[in-house]
Amino acid sequence: MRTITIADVAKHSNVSKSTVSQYLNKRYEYMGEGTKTRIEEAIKLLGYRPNIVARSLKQKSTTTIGVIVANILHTFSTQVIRAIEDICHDYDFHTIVCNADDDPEKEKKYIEMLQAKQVDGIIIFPTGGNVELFLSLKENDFPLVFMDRYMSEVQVPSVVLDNEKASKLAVDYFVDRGYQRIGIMTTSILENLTTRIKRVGGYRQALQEQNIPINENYIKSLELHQFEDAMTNMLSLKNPPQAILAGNDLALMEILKFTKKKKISIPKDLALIGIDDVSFASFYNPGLTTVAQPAFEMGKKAAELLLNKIQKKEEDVHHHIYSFEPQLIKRESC
Amino acid sequence: MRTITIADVAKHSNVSKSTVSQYLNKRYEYMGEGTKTRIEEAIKLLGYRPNIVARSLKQKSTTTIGVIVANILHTFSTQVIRAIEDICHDYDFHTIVCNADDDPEKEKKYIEMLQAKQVDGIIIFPTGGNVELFLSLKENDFPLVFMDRYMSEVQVPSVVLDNEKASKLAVDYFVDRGYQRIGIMTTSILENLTTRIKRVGGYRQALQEQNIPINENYIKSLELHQFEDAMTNMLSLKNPPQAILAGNDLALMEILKFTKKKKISIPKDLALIGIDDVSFASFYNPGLTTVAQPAFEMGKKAAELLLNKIQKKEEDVHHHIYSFEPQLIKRESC
DNA sequence: ATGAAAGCGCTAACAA
DNA sequence: TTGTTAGCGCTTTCAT
Repeated sequence: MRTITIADVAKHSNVSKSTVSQYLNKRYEYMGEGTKTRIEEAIKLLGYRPNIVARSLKQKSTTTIGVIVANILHTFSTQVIRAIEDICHDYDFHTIVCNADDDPEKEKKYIEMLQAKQVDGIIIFPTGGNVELFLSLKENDFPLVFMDRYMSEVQVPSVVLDNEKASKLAVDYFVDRGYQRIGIMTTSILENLTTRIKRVGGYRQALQEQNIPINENYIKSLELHQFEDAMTNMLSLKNPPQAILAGNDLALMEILKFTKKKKISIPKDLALIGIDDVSFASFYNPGLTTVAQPAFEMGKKAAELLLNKIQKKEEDVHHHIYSFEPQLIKRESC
Repeated sequence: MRTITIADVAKHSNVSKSTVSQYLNKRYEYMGEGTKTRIEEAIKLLGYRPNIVARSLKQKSTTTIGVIVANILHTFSTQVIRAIEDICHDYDFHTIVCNADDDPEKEKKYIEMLQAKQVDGIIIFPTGGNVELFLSLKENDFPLVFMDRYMSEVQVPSVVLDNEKASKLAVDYFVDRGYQRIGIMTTSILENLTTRIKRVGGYRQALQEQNIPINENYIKSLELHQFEDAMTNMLSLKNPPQAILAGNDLALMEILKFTKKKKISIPKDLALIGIDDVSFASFYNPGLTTVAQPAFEMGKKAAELLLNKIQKKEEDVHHHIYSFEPQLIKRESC
């Protein structure tokens, strides 16, 4: 498949390469009608398609952004990705998605790869492990937006859930429904993830405000494969929790596997609320009460912040953290 | 952020650009130790990163492939995407994912965009609507692999499930469990999708082999929003189906929403099997019997076919359809 | 209203 | 063992 270039089109329409280039970039101002149609025809005739790589090299812009998610297995990540892609599509931008697996090394590798590919900016769920790298990106004014988590050491526009409120909504609802012994289970791979910290923090604070003593045995931050043992232990305490807040979708699923296996009835034996609105929440038996994140809105915001920055419309000077409201969706599990 | 080029590195290490290029491409054969370390140091010192765009322009290869899925909402699509990304990662290739929404127009647009971006090949879930385009791609020897569906008009390596067998597994299992009035519900957007045709075909054939008469009222191919009405109708027939095969994950979820809403008990009032192993199958109440597709294997195969073709290792001359085995996973819903 | 020419950052003959 | 040179396909002054 010999590549057809602008030069071929130029030859076929008896104009110079620059004129064709003008045409391609829709600068018709000073262009004769005849030239225009001749170019048009030549393009169709030859089946010419502009080479974006060459254009990118010249223009130093690829109209492509990178998205690095922490863990693609979370529903939330995929929802955010779709929102970002939607917005990018509106702006005629493209997206390269990478999954850092919550590993700072991989994160670094992907950032470098994306830069080598000359992406115009990056939206990232930061692991928190590459402070230096992010500082230098910021230093160089490289367009960057954080999603889901922020890094206090790095002042970059960050789109996050109001995680404290998310926990509070759940705890308050549990208490409303008469539950007092309330636990929380979150997943843990990395220390110092703002998301988890805030969710657990919000949980503690909500309990305090309700004048319920905090029982450290009810607070678990574990790998998924440890959930089964942990739940077995928790539920065999003399005063086992009556209700559990699942910190995210994967935690919720792990809990559901356990309750099914052990024939624990929800909410009779154990009430449940999950953060993240999982696909099956509405038709699970029993229906699952969840705290939904406005994932689409958040992805949209992140994309807009980044694209505006790329197109020099700045505006991100004042704010640094864009916090979104969680929403409690009541169903039978609580 | 002034870009640092190979020329800067060359200057700092007192060699020519080509020598630096040799170094970058690990052609150390004829390179003096001193030169090598000087270049190494200059690179580190300057924080040089090769510009992949420039390299791609020169080499006429972007080490990037495109993946166009029919509908990103299907679990199967996301599983396949992950597999493809995994394999690409091993080969140092990158991936651009597009969602054609089962719309031939969008499909065409994405193919053209990916070609403009100079991807080295495409894996696609074809809508079936762009025969001409695919023929011309094949004509031009552009690396192409079909996934999930094939087009009899276009001889391109195709990775598919043995869809007839998938239905047969389900029907036979229903019959084993004593069900005779068995329905099938699939989603429909496009006509002539090989996947749906084969699933319905396999269902019919399996019934015939079991000497069960085929009732056309039990066979529905509909948009998701029509499922509720269709089910209401079906279940109010004088002889309503006792069991339903859901043609894919979205169909299954629609059915589950309905049964929950109408308090229809599974499997007592209605037995259920779904094609596609949904995340919640194991811990749903009741556990859902499913026919799982080996999504990871299939994605892997597609990626390998494509990458081998790109790297001229051909080998795809004989086979054109790579058919994978579905697997019945038995749980309480049937 | 259109064209000539330089150059984006890199690679690959070919020379030296 | 290393350097010179000519592009890859496009955009963009600056002439004309």
